[in-house]
Amino acid sequence: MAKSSPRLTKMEELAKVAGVSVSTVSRALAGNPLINAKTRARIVDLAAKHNYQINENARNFRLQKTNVIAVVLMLDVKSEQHTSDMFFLEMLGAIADALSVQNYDLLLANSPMTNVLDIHNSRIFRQSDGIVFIGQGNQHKQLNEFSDLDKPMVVWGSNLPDRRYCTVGADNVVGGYLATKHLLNLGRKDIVFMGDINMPEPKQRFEGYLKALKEKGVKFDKRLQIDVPFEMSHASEAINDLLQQKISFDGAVCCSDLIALSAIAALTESGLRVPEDVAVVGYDDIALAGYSSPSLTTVRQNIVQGGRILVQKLMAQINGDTVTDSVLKTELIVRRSSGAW
Amino acid sequence: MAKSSPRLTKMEELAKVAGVSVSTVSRALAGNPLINAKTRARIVDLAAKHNYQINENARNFRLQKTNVIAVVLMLDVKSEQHTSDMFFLEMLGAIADALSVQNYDLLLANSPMTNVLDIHNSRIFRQSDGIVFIGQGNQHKQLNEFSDLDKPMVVWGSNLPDRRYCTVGADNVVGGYLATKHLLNLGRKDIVFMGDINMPEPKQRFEGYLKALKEKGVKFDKRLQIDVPFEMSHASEAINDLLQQKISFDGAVCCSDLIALSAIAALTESGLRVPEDVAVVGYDDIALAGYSSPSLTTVRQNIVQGGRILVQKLMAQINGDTVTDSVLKTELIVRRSSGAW
DNA sequence: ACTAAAAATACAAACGATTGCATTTGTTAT
DNA sequence: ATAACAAATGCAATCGTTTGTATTTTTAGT
Repeated sequence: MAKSSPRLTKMEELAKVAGVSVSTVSRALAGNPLINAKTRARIVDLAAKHNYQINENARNFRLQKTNVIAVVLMLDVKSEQHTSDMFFLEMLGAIADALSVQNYDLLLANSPMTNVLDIHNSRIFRQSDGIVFIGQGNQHKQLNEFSDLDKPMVVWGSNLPDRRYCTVGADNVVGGYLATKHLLNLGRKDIVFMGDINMPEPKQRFEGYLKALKEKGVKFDKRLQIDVPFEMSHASEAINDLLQQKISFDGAVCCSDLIALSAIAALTESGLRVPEDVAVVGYDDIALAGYSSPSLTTVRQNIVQGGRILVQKLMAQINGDTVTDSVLKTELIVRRSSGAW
Repeated sequence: MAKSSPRLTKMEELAKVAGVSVSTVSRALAGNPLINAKTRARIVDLAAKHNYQINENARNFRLQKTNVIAVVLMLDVKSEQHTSDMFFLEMLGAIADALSVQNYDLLLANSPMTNVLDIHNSRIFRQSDGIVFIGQGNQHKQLNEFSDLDKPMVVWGSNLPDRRYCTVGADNVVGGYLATKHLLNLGRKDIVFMGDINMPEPKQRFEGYLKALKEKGVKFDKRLQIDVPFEMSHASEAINDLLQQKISFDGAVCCSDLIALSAIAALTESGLRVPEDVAVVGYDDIALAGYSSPSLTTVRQNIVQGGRILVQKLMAQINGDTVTDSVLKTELIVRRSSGAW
């Protein structure tokens, strides 16, 4: 092992020890074919040996790019609690992983976005090469306008009509369908749908729900659809309401695992057994789902795959390609307890 | 309103319309007192009117700084599941908020860190002005070495002996003490402690647990301390083990809310009532805690305050100040159900 | 009015990389 | 050996700021 030399911080220094010009070093490290293979190898070795690390600041400045992509969590502004926080974190992790493979970093935009268009004048916009929106909130229209700014962007969410931006998302219609059908196959007839159908994703899941009912010839009772906002407390309340009104039901399709868990808690508290009296299906398959008791039957969105595809689509756009939407397969995870067996 | 002029992208252009030199513009925008107040005001107005935004890339390059701080989640590499994911996300949010006030951005380092020292050669290191480590994992020694690199850093965690880095954390001893004392005051005697005391924070909580027992003259039964790794499934298993071994207990202090919830599920499943038969106290006060049923009595760490202080300490270091550790107050949130009343 | 000092502004050199173009070196065919 | 061409390398401008120093303008004191 060579003695650890003082760390080289500039190309100029590396060029000197290599006995070549700065431009040659630059090209060599960039793998530019103009440079003789042997020279390139020598320079690369020297760089490693002297622990030279390129100054990304200078590089980005020169190239007018950032090597950073921003992630905007489209948290619902109204609610303090955030949907399925776990979902966000897992997605964040998946995206960060996919990005690091591409040598990109992740910039987190956290401030609740009243209006997506505000981003235009924020550092999020200027200091990133592209933006990933996680969720659409209720800002479909603003996202459309935003896409006119020609900033590379991609949205995790549902493929709403008339969208002008690229989306990647799970198949919510199928998800709702699978969950509902599962319960129907178990002989349940009065199935509650818990989710705010004013939001894009729950709306599509609800479509799937209706489709499954129709297929089985089960009539839809509209008292069984409940606009649960994403705060979980409301899920318990909603269940209690139903019970109080003596509206009977024997199944529940919930738009997140947290809602499901909250519903289960409320049911159990009222002396009902899950799944004997009421079978419940969740959505997301967050870690908690498998470990809770009763363990939760749920619809899984492949988050890791989702993150990877989001990044891939974004990179394509950054490289000037046009991209198409992507709908991920969605699957039902049947566990023994909550959703019956 | 003036007609929206074409957006100015360089100081040079702004200087031209203002009829001054670039350096004057630079100083004016920076609030440098060398510039006449009237001139400054005029330039600032013009900048706003022409929608001029400074090129941060150029600025950072020139100033040799990034205006970014990196956050490293010290996830346990061994376990797939991550402690209290919610805790991480909430902390992440709190830090991002605190940073955005200072006009800093947050870079997320997600890759599981086998060895913190690897960061030295990563972009995380070079592309940030400072680093926040969330948690210590079991890398206390490496963190100490890392601190010798003189990179501004701050660690959320416990104030371990011989540390050479700045920590901010909740008072884990007090937390464990409060939780235990609460149960003792309710007349419980056989209290399980669920948490891996090989990890820094659970270890300190365990100290508090012992202290509370001692104060009340309750003898510690070491079969009641269980090294629950952070996967929740183990919490259920651990409870079932205890039950099977006929080791009786009437209370449980858990090192995270998720562990607590998992324990409650296992207990309920075994036909035990919570809190009548076994009172349970959690840790963290994640959102789920309040909404679950039975709602969870838990020890709250003030995450928002924690994030703010972490950022504040880091900024101080970046400005060359030396900083001291900070221990946040920790409080017990008593809810009616799980932990008795 | 004139000078000295203070205040305000302009000039120009960095910061560290990339890249079009000029130049040198190497190869091949005559 | 030399022309002609290709391959490899070097030169120098450039990206948009900041800031030490030089210069101009203003102010004040006589």
